[in-house]
Amino acid sequence: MPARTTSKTSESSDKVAMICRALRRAIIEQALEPGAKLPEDSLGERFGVSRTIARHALGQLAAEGLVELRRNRIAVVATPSWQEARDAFDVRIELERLVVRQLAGKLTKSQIAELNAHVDAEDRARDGSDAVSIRLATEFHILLAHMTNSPILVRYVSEVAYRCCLTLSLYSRPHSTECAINEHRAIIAALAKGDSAKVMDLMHHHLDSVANRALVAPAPQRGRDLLDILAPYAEEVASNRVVRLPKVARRG
Amino acid sequence: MPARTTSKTSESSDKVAMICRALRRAIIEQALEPGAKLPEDSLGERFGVSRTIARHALGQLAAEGLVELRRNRIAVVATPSWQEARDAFDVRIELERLVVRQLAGKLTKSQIAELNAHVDAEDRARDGSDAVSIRLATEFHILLAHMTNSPILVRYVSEVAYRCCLTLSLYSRPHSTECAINEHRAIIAALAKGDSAKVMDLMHHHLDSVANRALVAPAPQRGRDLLDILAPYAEEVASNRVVRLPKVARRG
DNA sequence: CTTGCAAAAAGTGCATGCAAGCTGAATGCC
DNA sequence: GGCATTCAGCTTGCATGCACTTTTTGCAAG
Repeated sequence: MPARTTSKTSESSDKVAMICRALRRAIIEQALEPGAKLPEDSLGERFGVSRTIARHALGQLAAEGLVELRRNRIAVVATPSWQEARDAFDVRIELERLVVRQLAGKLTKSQIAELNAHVDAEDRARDGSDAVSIRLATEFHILLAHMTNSPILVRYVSEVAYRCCLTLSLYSRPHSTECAINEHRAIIAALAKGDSAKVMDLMHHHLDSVANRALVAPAPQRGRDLLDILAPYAEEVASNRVVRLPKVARRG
Repeated sequence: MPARTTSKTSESSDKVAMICRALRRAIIEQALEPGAKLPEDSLGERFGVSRTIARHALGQLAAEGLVELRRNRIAVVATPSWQEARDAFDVRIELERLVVRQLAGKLTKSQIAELNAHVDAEDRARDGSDAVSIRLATEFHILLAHMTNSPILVRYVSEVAYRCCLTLSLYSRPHSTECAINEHRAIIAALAKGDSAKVMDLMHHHLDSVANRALVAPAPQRGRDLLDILAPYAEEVASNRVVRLPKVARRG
């Protein structure tokens, strides 16, 4: 049994990884909306690193499909087309069916407890901001993927889940978290019971319904101040490591 | 209908993309075996760019799981464990089943002709080096993925196919290309006929048999001179544009 | 008021330089 | 002779600088 390989395949150096994480969270929580500009300098300034690092981070994120990198142009948060969104969900369904197939009946008690705890957290977050709810819902799926002990699966599920999240922020709206939470509970129950076919079906329909809720409603507004948006994320980075930002560089 | 988006999501700048392509090919053709060292300077020197670019390329490749990046250490071609290899094939099977499911009965005549032409090329390459055969076999699957017009699918299938290739060079041996070619033909036929279930099964068993052939035989030798190995690939880059392989990279 | 254009500003593309960390081999000690 | 130690060199980590491209600004003509 291999211990959990912490999938450090990518994201080599600490700083790059940290910026990636911060930006991913900013994107997933819709603090950075699709199309938001991500200039290397501002990023570097905000996170207390040079453009080199910011650039590298953007490269990684681009490889994950979360940001778009056009030559000589400012990087922007990716704006997946409707078709790409649908494709992402299709891929995601297959991948997560694989996840639960591998997991059915093989979870330890403590893992089941961990999953339940996570859904409890989702439940508690229902009153809070949508952003946190969405993030937790996504992280539930990533948590499942982790339990397969398959780094590849973890990476792909994470990526595609993040991209789907991005999609939701584009095409979906108010987001009824309630049923999603119940579906998560049902999945855990079926996993514990070891009913492979059932849990694959549950996961399939769960994701399908999430996807189908995202078929209407064009895009909302966009474009706030990047520096402000990133402030909390930069602070988090600062607490984790070096890098304190003395003052906020305001633009025009 | 979206035109084929050339999946330039990642690989931003020309030079980085070119080095990535070159290295991928070198890896896929087993010119670079798992564990081979990839120092930034040597890469940069060989490809005529600075370390910055080489470094960025290595980052991309690491994100794809083809190379391993350890902090302050020379990057090496990834050496997937047996378990990771199995996981990769599991993921690959699901993804490619999705590919053929989407494609069944939807291919144009010219697409079918393109596929047949590719398999013909595989056939012709049977006498040549193993390296080319393996590359062509892999590219058949990538070609299929392209025809879905789903950038996500293209990216994931490509990645996982490359990784499986890497695996084969580690754990598999002489590689009987013959049956693989026949299986490719069978898949094309089933796709043309539009028999979705059949083609999914064919693909499943095809990949499964490839995977199962890779269960014995420990690793061969390793370690030649990086500069020599990369020579043909660097020349290709120097020619500034895409991609004809002037001569076959020989092994041993 | 709108349109076209030129020049400045902003931003990226890439190379290079310096500091820090790892590797490996020669050296000294037991 | 075997083993720990240290020191030189390679190699990476990262920031900065310069050239080039894109975008915006400013201004004049229609």
